[in-house]
Amino acid sequence: MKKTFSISELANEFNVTPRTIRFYEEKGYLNPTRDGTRRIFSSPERTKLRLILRGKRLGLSLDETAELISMYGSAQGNRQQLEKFLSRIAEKRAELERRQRDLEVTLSDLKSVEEQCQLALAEYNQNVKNVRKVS
Amino acid sequence: MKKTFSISELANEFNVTPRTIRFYEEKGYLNPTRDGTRRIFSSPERTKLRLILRGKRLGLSLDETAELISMYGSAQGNRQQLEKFLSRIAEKRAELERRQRDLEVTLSDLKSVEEQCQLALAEYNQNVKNVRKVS
DNA sequence: CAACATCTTTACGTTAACGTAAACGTAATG
DNA sequence: CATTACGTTTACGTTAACGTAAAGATGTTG
Repeated sequence: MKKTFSISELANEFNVTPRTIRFYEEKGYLNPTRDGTRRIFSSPERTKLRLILRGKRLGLSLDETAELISMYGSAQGNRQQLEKFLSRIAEKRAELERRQRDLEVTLSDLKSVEEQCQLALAEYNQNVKNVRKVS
Repeated sequence: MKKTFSISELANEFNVTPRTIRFYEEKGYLNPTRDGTRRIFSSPERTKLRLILRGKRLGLSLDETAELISMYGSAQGNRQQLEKFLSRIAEKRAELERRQRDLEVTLSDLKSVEEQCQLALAEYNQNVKNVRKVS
């Protein structure tokens, strides 16, 4: 349970280059503190990076991911703000749920191809058995 | 159940520009036939486009999507080819299943933010009730 | 037959998300 | 104390996935 992290520690942990992390800071998606000139990442900053990379795996743009992350913090404001916020959340949810359905269809397609393949392989093995019986 | 489609028909149906479709052909992801100089898309070609756009929504690159699509057709070859093919399928599956897990985590995070938000809104409404009682 | 509508090719432009390289500080280590 | 490890900034390069614009062919309609 370390308190802080260097750039290369995070780079190693998440399997990205330091350049990537510096790029995220440059664009404002990360805000490490400094020890002199060196970047120091707190646990929350590390978490941000983890969320960014998760978003990336989902195929989200950095901006989209940042919007998501910014939502995680805050359920505050007046009634109007809350309602607007809720509708933005609903949009995001709808989008992500569509992705979910797309993913399921794709995976089920892939699985059926896999089964066809395994059937074909089973036939080969069957032939081997027959050859053995004959010989 | 039309047999063939023009470029703008498909563009309208799938809400992309003709340029996008031409680009996919240029890169070899689509192979429409021609009537003179004009592109003609058969139903299978239209399906290909649909799969490409699904892959895009999943955040896959065109190359990744094309690899997926190429898998759908063929469970043939000799034993070695089948085994190699099966392992490629397994890789793809693992990757997609990871996405699935990432998606679920993200969605559940989002849902909990949504609930917090609705709680906060409920409080506002509660206050309105109290004000009414008093007045 | 003139004016759209729809299509074509060619070619240069654009954005996101980094990669790569140069040139330089600092600190620990053999 | 020289080298090795790790960090910094600056800046130009790269790739994918189209956008945009120009210039022209073809067909159809008032």
